[in-house]
Amino acid sequence: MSTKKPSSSSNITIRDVAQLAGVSPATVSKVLNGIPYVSPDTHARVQAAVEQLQFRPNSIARSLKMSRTSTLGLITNDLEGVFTMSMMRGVEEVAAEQGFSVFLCNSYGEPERERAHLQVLLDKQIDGVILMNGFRVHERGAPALSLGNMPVVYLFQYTRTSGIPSVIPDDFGGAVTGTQHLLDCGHQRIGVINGPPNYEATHIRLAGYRQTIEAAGLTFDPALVRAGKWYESFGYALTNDLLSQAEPPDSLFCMSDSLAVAAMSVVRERGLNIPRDISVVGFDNRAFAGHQTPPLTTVKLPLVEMGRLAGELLLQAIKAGKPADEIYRVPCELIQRASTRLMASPESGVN
Amino acid sequence: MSTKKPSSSSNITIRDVAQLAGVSPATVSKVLNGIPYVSPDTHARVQAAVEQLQFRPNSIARSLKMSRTSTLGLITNDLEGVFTMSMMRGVEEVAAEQGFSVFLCNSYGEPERERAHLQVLLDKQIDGVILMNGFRVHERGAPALSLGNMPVVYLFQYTRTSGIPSVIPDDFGGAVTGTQHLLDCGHQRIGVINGPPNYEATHIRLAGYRQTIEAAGLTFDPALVRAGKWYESFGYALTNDLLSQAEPPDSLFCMSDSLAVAAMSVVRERGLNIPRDISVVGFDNRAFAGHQTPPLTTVKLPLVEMGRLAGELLLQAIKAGKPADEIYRVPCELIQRASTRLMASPESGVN
DNA sequence: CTGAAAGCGCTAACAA
DNA sequence: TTGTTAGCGCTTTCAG
Repeated sequence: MSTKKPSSSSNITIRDVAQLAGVSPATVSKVLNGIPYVSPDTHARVQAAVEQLQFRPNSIARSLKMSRTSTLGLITNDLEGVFTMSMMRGVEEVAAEQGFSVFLCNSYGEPERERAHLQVLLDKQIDGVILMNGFRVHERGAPALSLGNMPVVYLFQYTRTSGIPSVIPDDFGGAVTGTQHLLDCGHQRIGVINGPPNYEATHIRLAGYRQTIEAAGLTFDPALVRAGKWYESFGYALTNDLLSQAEPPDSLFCMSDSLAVAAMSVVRERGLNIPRDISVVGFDNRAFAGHQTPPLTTVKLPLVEMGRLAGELLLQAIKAGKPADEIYRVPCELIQRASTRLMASPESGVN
Repeated sequence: MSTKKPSSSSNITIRDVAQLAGVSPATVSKVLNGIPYVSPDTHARVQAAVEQLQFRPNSIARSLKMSRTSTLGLITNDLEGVFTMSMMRGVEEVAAEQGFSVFLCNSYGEPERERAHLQVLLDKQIDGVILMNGFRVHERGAPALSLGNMPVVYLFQYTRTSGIPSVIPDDFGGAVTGTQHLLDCGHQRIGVINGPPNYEATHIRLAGYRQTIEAAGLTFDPALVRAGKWYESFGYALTNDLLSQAEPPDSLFCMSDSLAVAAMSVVRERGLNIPRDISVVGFDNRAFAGHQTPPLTTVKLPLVEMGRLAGELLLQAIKAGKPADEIYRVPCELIQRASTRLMASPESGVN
């Protein structure tokens, strides 16, 4: 009894092609791999044979010989994280473009699982691996398993000590962009609804906000800032609180779209119009941002782009040697919708 | 010049182990694969050598020999679909449990890309593949490429003609559950906010609703039903319209959580209390459902479970031969939260 | 320009 | 119980 299951891919090998074309297997291999010094004539005969037999080279055999698998690993700590999918899409996209497949692994944030997955991936001879955080930019140490000289890239997390290239969003720049936009709209008292203190983004975005308003000659006023958690249910109280003070803000920069949705709802309940009476800017550019009434202006987290960059860095490392082990900060673009209104510039405005 | 890049996994082979243990490679292979008839003594020596050398078998070589890769393919038409992640998690979970890795591929719904991915996966000798729809249960035809006898499972999509096992949610049963719950709460006029007609779920869920109220002796009233699209922005007008009629419904069954969120907001704006004045039930059990005020009672789409089942069916087919090519409908459970209130049963109630 | 030969690391008869 | 042998399907010197 043969234990070999009938492979679904046809069982024709390079020898069959060689035989049909009347050449040696070595020659077939050469035309398959585009190695020069093959006469046009043989080249054509081989190609015809390949065609006729519908031959597909067995990439396992090739991998065994070459020690390359054209395969990447992608390990995430949270497969259901809010930001996971888009980054994954970016990674998958570049990988597919360059003929690579990607293994998907979920570590649930447990080092032991990360180790186990890395071990399997190492056994399967993948060419490189991306370690991705699904919901929070964070500094972390080395991979849970020593990877020898296999290329690694960190995504949505970073390290300063392990010599691993890292791709993260430019939260600071994003906050600057959002704040500047509100400033450009003519606002002077920009309120902030922020996330929890155990997220780096919370602090970095606030810093970006602060620097921008100060650069505009305004004074940073802690009374305009509230912080809680990222999701909607926290936005209601925070916004109500912020708007209840004597000198309420004239605009709101919410550091997540979920918070912005809550904020808009509170603003509406108070009988104010967005953007006439008050502008609202979000952060993230989640799918629902464009479906709000009015559609939410927001600072976009460049997730797909980040995934792509991580993939590109990894492939580059695989093909050409280690890329600079820097921290790559991808810019966050402002997505302008209807929850803010650009005022006429002073020069062109009505006097 | 060697083109062989220094493999990150150590280069020790089964021969090194054999040598150190003073046995033949074949013997090492036997203990590695748990084949009996190896003396306890040699077994121990081999294991010691494996340990000492930190030996890890090269799974590429093993795959070449055995024509099995312990690898699955997962192709989705929408990597960023709302339901994609959870199903993926289920698949990844069972795969990892059984020592399989999964290749992730995005076809963007284009047959040409599906074909290309399948081709690559076939070349890489995967053991089986799951074709998953990321956002909509739909009937579809055969895979874009003939897969020979490689096992396939459809997930969140199905076929009646291609002999492929399919896993989908029991939308009908879910609608029955949700409706029955509202009935149990004592409601008599259950309004429905539904999705667009080009989704099968729209019709199936409505049918489930209808059958349930009719089974309870009530008459199906089209005036209680509204339909638009799945997402929030459509929920406002639909709900307002529904509540504005002469005899408004006493409860709302929204066929998506997004619609339910909109409905709740409208209800609140009209000064009604949930659940005192009106109950609201959603569908899907999205992450945000539990964060609403009040937390939303909803019918859960069993996405992780479906992913797991699809994975299990596939692995079973790989290991033991094709499973019955049926359509597996996974039940939708009611997640009871605070937007509905179970009334005391008639018997035990105050007279 | 082409082919013969060796071997990637492993498993599976078959013999001993 | 163990070892010898013969490949899996491919690539790559190296000789012709």
